Amino acid sequence: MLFESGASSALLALPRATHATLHALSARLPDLRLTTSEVNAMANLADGISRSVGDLSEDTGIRTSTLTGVLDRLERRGYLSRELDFGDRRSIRLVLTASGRTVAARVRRAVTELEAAALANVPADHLAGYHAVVSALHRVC
Amino acid sequence: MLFESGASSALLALPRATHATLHALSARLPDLRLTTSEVNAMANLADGISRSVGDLSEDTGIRTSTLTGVLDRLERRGYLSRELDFGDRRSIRLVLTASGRTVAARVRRAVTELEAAALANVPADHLAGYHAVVSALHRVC
DNA sequence: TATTGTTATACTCTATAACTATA
DNA sequence: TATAGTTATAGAGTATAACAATA
Repeated sequence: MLFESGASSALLALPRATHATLHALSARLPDLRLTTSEVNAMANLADGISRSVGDLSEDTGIRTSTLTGVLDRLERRGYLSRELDFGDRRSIRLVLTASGRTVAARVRRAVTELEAAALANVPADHLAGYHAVVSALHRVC
Repeated sequence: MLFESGASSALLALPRATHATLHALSARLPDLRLTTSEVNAMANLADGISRSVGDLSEDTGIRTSTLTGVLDRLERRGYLSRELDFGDRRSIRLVLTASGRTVAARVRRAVTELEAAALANVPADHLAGYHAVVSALHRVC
């Protein structure tokens, strides 16, 4: 039994686009020398809201055991600090430093610019459909 | 300057959903013991159309230097063969074997089932919007 | 007992560039 | 001179399970 081309699968379109976009972002900020995972983490942290490792894992799709290494590098560069969570002392709060906020803002701006360029001629209802489908795919997993 | 939450970015939603869906697929087929990249490759090869390494790289978003290793493992398992392309002898054609077709069909069926479950209550125009946005994001990179 | 985050191991993926063969 | 695919290396990401501290 054969199946139709992968190109038409909503699910298989995800990794294609993910690889391309994260790579493009990393390449747009060559002086920052961030890997795709570091770009992903910084872009999500850019909202300035402190969060736990588990929360960032859900935001980024990066496993916590992988995040440990990613966060180690970002911390070593002085972009973030791990602070105690006094509400739950098993947990920690990830907080951007001043230079981390600067870097995160650049990353986030690159994300915004890339999106704006890509979606310039895409109508709003298409974007709404997009978010509905991505959420649905994510939710079922 | 702070940015809105990553949750609302079309671009940042991609890696989140990609990790979740590929991982769910791999976990749904535990006896196959395929990595997410192997799942990605097999799902794309499942249409039975032979293609070059470069083509599969574009289909999957996996770099050709990474694909070499992925294809080595799939070939070693007897799922595919590398055949000469007589039209361009620098290139090769990736062709599924009989057992490779069986495995690819299972992978593709899992993809289809997951998609069907996720998108059961998603209207067709949302799906059209989704494909338009994913393509636009991919194209700009 | 369950959860948060880290550690450990072995394996897989990535970036980059060099390399072979062919075009 | 350019392209298809492989190789090589070092570093980054993954699965998995064990672990300490806390809940």
